[in-house]
Order: sequence, then C-alpha cells, then structure tokens
Amino acid sequence: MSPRRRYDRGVTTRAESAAATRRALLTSAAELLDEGGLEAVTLRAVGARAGVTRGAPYRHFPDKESLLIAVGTQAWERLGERTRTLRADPELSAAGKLRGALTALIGVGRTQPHLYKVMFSNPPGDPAALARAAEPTQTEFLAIVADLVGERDARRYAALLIGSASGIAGMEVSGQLPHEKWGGVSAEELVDILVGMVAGEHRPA
Amino acid sequence: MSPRRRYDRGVTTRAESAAATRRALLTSAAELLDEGGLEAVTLRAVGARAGVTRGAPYRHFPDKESLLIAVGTQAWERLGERTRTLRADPELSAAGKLRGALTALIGVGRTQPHLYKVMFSNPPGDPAALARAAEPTQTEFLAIVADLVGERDARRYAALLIGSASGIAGMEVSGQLPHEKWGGVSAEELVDILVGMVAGEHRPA
DNA sequence: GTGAAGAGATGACAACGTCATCCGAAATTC
DNA sequence: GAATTTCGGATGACGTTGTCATCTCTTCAC
Repeated sequence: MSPRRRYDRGVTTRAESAAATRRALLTSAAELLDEGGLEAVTLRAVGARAGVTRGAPYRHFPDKESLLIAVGTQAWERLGERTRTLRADPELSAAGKLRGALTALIGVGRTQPHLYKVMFSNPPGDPAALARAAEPTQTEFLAIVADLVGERDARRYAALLIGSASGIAGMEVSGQLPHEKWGGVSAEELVDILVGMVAGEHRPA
Repeated sequence: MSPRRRYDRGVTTRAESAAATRRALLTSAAELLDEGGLEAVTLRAVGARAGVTRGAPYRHFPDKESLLIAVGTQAWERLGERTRTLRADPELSAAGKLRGALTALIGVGRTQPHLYKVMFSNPPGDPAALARAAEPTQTEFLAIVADLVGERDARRYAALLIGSASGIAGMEVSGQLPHEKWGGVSAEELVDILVGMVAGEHRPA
C-alpha cells in the first residue's frame, strides 16, 4: 500500500497541514465521543479516524486529557457564541433571551450527552480546566440575567439559574427525569417554571 | 512471608468470610475514590487494600463497573436514610425538611466530590443503574415536596428542586461557583433562595 | 471420610497511554 | 541552489490495567 504522501491532504504548506491534522484530531475525538461515549475515545481510534497513527496526537496535545479538554472547551465556545447571538437579538425579551440560553444548554445535554458530561468534568491533571473554559459563556449569561433582574441580584440569580439548568439537564442526561413518577416533565418545562419564578419575583414593583 | 490462612479474618465460616471480603472491597473502593478520585480506583489497588489479590474481586462483582455501581448505590441508600429521618422529624417544618434534604445532597458533593460524580454517572454497561439506585431516595424526597406544595404540583416541583440542587452542587464540585464574579455565593444560599421561591409560590392563598 | 463447591492465588493476554527513536519532507540559511 | 535545521508522523517498546482460565485449598454437605 503506497504510503500516502505526508503534508498532502489537499494543502501544501507544512503549517497548514499540521493545523488541518489538529482539527481532524479534534473533530475525530468529538465524533467518537458522540457515538460511543468516553470509553470509545482512545488515542488510537482518534488517530485512525484522523488518518494518522497512535503517536501523532502527541505532536498537537501533550496527552489524552488535553485533547478532551480541547473538545470540551470548543463546546463551551460554541455555546458562548449562541448565547451572545441571543443576547444581541432585539426581537427577544430579557426573559426570552434567558429561556433561549438555558434551552441551548439543555439542548447540548439532550443531543450530545457525552459531550455534555465532558463540559462539566474535572480532569485529574487540571481540574479547573473546563471551569475556565466555561467562564466567558457564563459571563455572557450573567449579562442576560442582569437585564432581567438588575445588577444587584444578577450574580446570585445567574448562579442559581445556570446551576439549576445544568442540573436539570444533567438529570435528563442521567435518565432520571423521564420517569413517569415525575409526571413526564421535560427539562424545558422545568426551566420555564424556573424563569417564571425568577421573573415573577422581579415584576415591576 | 507466611501466607495468612484464608477464610480467617476473625470470622470462621466461609460465608461470613466471603461477606466480610465483599464489604472490605466496597469500603476499599470507596476510600480510594475519596482519596484519589476515579483514576485511583483500580481493581489491583482495591484488592490490595482489602487484603486480597487482583483477581479476587471477580468472586464478588462481575466487573469493575459493577463494583463502582455498588459504591454509588450505597451512597444513594445512605442519603435515602438521611432523607427519611428528616421527613419523620416532627420538629421540622415542611420547608425545613426540604432544606435539610437538599443540604444533605450538597454536603455529599462538598465532602465527597468524587463519590458525588459516581452517584450521577452513567456506566457504559448499564447506564440506568445509578438512576435506579437513586429512585427510592427521590421518592422520599417527593413526599417531602408534596407536604409543602401539595400533591398536584409535587412531581413537577420535586423534579425542579432535586435537579436544581444537584446542578448547583455539581457546579460547586466543578469549581464553577466559588468564583468572585458570582459574588461568592454558596450552594446553601442558592438552595435557600430556591426553597423560598417555591414555598413563596405556595403561601396560604 | 469422601466428594462437591467456592473463595482466593497465579499466570497470561489484549488494549491502552506514553515515551524514545527514527524517518522524511518542508522550511531556513548561506 | 545546496546544506542544514525543523518538526510532523511512523514505529517499536514498556508499564499499567481489566479480564479470563486455571489451579489450589479450605469449608460444607452427605
């Protein structure tokens, strides 16, 4: 089998080729995570899907953990962009923006549960890595909450809302919500109640 | 080194000895989890701490996953007992019981973060195992909520409260709460706000 | 006592993360 | 434009881990 020429996946320069490989590793890892969960993400499998061998990832990430952190960070960035877009939408009310942002978070949990878990994980080597990655997104969120309840209570309620939503989504991910015992409530319904309560406490005095 | 006689750890009968070994494996795993996180829980280490060799655990658990599930299940059972005790306490108001139960959950997150994560994990081989283990405890919880908000809304609010509390505790575990940006709010404060809102919505009409 | 049963020890294997080393093409230098 | 450096990727190897097959030896049933 003719060894496909290196530095040659449609791009010519070495730097570009390396960047392409890095991206391929990242998306390969994300795909494997989605399809088979954390246990399916092995450096060998990631490398194979990206078209390289097991040792190649070490040219782009110091170790496996760093690769997973990068995947989770990317997810937080996407969520941050989505939240920023919502905040900038002039058509939406403050409560609407809030609902949208929380729904987006829940959506990740529903459509990509394994990724969702990584986003809230604590890698042994750098337990705060994902927390750092989440910060910009949470700041965006904080701004939305401030618009709804005012600067004074914003921090408190933002922490409450994002914590609650992540927990509710987490329970759905864990399969603890859709039980009939709980009346088949969906995560969205619960968030609606929550937003309603928070907004209710801050109705025009 | 004289090989310590088997079936002889202070007990005589084989059945009792086996049961003792099983308990030792369980507590060894829990200790290792507390001390060094999931990565520290290896069957070899668990066996060594329990005084047996790497293969012995397979006489008591089909695989490593089952051992971890057992550890998490035990934690849910303890939390369930604590919740039951709270519910039966005639000194406490409904809101007080609720606060106590949620605080107990948060306490696990704070004092045993790794165990907490296991309690909400989804083992690849049996993703719903911990959800099943959590059920009795949640039922207990549901009863407390029903006392506070009435049967009609109990399910909804119970799901809301347990989801929110678990998420808030989860954020604290992940190190996403104690940031100064969020005003240094504690998980307990957030739960207080939450309970206040729920109870507030159901004040005597 | 004799046989069956089962807990534990031991050896082995495959898969994994990781490292040291080697290879070769691209970038850089003169 | 030739020599040299740089560096992404391939390859071989090692230690650790989960797991299984096998063996040993104590306890239980009869």
